[in-house]
Amino acid sequence: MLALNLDKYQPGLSVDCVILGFHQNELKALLLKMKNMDKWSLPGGFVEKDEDVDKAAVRVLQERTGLKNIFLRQFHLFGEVDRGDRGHVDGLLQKGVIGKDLYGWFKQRFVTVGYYALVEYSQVEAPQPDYFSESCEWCAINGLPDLMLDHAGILEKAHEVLKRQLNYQPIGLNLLPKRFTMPELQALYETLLGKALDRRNFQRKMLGYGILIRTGERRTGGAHKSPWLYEFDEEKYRRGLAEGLNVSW
Amino acid sequence: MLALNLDKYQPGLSVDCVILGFHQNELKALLLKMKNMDKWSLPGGFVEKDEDVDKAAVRVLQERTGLKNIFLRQFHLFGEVDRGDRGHVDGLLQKGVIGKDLYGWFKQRFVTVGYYALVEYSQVEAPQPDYFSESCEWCAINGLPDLMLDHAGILEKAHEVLKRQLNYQPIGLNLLPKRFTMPELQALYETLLGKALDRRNFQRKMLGYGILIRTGERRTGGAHKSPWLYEFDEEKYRRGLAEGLNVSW
DNA sequence: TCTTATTGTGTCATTTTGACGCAATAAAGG
DNA sequence: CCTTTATTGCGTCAAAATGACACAATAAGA
Repeated sequence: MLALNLDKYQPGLSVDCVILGFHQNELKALLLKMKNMDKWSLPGGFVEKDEDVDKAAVRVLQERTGLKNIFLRQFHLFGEVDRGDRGHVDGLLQKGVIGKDLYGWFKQRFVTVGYYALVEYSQVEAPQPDYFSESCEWCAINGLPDLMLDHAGILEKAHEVLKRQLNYQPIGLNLLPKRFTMPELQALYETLLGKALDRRNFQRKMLGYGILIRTGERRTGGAHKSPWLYEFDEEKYRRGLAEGLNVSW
Repeated sequence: MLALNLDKYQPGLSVDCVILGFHQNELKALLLKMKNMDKWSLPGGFVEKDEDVDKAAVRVLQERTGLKNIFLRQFHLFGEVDRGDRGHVDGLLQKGVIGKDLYGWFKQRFVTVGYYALVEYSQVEAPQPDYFSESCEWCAINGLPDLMLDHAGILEKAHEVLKRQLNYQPIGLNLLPKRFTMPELQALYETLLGKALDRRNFQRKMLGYGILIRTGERRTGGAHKSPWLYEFDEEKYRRGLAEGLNVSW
């Protein structure tokens, strides 16, 4: 979205991505700071006329993070007529975020498709702001800045969906480095759930899923006993994703 | 959608409802038969410019079934550029389903929001066809007629989502009559899952959820031992919906 | 009254879960 | 160099949930 040729885009339709990473035992989202404003936004974009909506989300993700082949999933369409602040677009114009030429386009009603992406924090080297923003940064989910429109709600919804999915889907691939320790995986779960888990029962349950492979090596350098390094068994991980993990019938 | 004033609608956006009912131990969907064609479609509609997308789905449901206050849930946005048959709209014109005046509107790219609704079969008294269809009927999920565009895929996706949700959400309210027997509830589960369940273990598990109330009465008139009639404890049912049933953490 | 299919209720072995104990580290401090 | 300390690997045990199945109590029809 560098040069904005509005004719290219499908009117009234946008995508917003909740890009989540895990760093220092915190869940973080990649956010954009609007130019000249104390407002932040989710990375988003418009959908080209000859572009699948899913593809548009992939493109947004690619443009901000430089990453391809990321776990990306549509989770909700936000279709309310009033998605927040009535004076929003006027504010953008006033602050010079958009010019008069874009005013009409932005003023129209938009519905937006929410996607969430799980990415490995360290692989995102230089997050790129877009045309309307001055920076692109990781922000901890606890303690978010002021978000524009209904973006806080979108983020909240993504978090909810993810939390629910923890109960019947594996998570961690694409969010943790290729090799990780059991305590690291547990920390991810605890952060997402917002509560502590018993270390020993957690390990038993995770191993029971059969999606982990214990490498022969340990993570050394830590202050205490060196934990084993694990990898995901991608074949079985994928099957877990497709079929579900705690299927009671 | 009786008089079609296209100015009223948000361009490029539609909703489609997978309206499911349960009758004679079969899962059925309410479908529309297109005028003069051997093609069927999901009940759908356009979104008014000042109407929430969710509200549009409610309206469609209301217009076809006459019912309000139904369990209705958005499950996916179908946003591919090519959602099926390229010659579809030309076919509609040729068969007289739409006039020339509507050709342009229909020819544009649409993304559609999929909703599924669970309704009590017997409460839908006279399903109403819309402007483009000649009848509105219940069709068994196994053995569907030929559906237009990607509607078969939409229906399939709804079924998938529902099946998955059986594992962590209660179901039956709005789909079964107010009072029902355990074998009836089990038949619903078996139909959705497409497999047989042990009668006794099923009952134990359902009762364990604590969302059922056993009324003092039995269903009489059957050929054999009269089963107890149950009702849902709506308070607890709703809590089950919100919090999930098989939450492992 | 007897037959037959269906429902209510319960048993039992197995598996899974929740709540802990204890020994083996690995760095840091004295 | 030996002790301290926090962390990890591995295991135990009772309680709860699950899967497989037995048996008695119907209710209509032969």
